Amino acid sequence: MMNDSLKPTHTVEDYLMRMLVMERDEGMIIAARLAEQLNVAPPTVAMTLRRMARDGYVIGKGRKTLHLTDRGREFGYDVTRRHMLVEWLLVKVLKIPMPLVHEEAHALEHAISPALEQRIEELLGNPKVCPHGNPLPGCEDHVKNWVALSDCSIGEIMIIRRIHELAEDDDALLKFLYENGVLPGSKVVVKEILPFNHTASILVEGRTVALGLTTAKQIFAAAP
Amino acid sequence: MMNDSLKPTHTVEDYLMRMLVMERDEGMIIAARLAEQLNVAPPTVAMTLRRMARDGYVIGKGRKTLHLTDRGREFGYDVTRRHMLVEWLLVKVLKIPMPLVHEEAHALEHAISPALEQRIEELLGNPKVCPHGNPLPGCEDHVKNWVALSDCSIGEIMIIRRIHELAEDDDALLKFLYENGVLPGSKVVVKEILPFNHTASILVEGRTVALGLTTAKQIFAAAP
DNA sequence: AAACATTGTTAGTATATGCTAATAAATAGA
DNA sequence: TCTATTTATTAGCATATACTAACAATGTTT
Repeated sequence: MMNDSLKPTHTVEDYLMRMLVMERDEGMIIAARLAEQLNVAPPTVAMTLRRMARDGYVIGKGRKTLHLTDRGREFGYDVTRRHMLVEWLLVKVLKIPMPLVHEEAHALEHAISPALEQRIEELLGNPKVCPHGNPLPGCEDHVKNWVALSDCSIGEIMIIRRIHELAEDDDALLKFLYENGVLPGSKVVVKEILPFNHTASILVEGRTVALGLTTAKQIFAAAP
Repeated sequence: MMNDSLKPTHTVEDYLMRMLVMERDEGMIIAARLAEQLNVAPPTVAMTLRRMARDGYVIGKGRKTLHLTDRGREFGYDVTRRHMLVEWLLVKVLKIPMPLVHEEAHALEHAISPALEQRIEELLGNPKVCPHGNPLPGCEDHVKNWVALSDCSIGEIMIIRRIHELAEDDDALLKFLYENGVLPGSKVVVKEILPFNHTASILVEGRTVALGLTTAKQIFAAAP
């Protein structure tokens, strides 16, 4: 029962997207992490992974051996690209406020046909990153020299470039960042980093904003 | 187990849309028709209708007594509006070819949030009809004086105004109409109607196009 | 009214997706 | 190394959505 030719379901598309990010950043895929990020119970993940293995999206089981197949990666790239293109469409054409964009795109990404994807791409050019600065599949190099705020030199003027996928998934955080002007393109100065207090303070538009260290690790910047 | 507050599933949204058209045009809802239009087996429809009754979308059973509730109608209007607004977005902004628009919109309509719907509406104004000329919920009056091609006077010059929802669902037909220039806005002359042959011939852009009578009944026109 | 056609329902199954509770296996820390 | 934490799997269950085969009910037609 190898569903080799079929398209992944919406659910499987969601799994593939998360797995890609996880593999890219952590070098491995942990089902418990997936459960958290997808808001489902661990046994649900186990079951879905079993189906995904049956259908040739993944191979192996358990943290050390679980990997995407080429087929899985292809489809993962596909949804991710659709997700990011839709985000741009929402930002540029429909002028949806940034904190809503990711969520809305998450619903739409599954309903974009290849023809539509192509038209959106023609309309927007070929961006290398999504509106949050995360790289489109194949453009990972484009972002690799950006530095996490937690690693910035104190006092240096930096331009925010990227808010990591994991932060994107946190609605409240995204709203907070938006309201405080912490968005790709913003000019900021890192004022202090207090590891013992798990905070980093940055100066944005004259105001000081305190970020948790976890957050500071998920926001990347570059010299102007 | 009255799911009163919940949103309808994608499937139920599809049912509601069809039922609205059916109720509007035929005055009643026949499950066998739904099965055909939705491409599912009759028992599937029976089951889904039972759930829809449980959840307060419909009331009664069997051709004569099955009706949408106010709640069902509201949600039906909602998806229909979303569907039609998305169609306009695809036509106007993304320049998707007409024969593809309906299908694409059918996938997207379920993923449009109220916020997004509102932005699309702002971008497009408040159309009274979809790109195929079918009325948005509440705008039925706008189309009521248009005449089916099958009822037009022979020789009269008419402007195509509307391709009925039922025709929209037939991909091959839609493509045929598109390729022959039979679209809202086209200038046509009805040349002959041959009831015994179940055909109607019209003149479009200098070429004669033969339409089946069923088709001619689903295409509406108005004097220039 | 009997016969045929249309329509609807039961019964039995299947699949994808989710859950909880309990258990097992693996990793990490003392 | 042994325990504690983290991670993964079984088992049992639920729901929405689909199917086929068989049957029942309702309409229509002659």
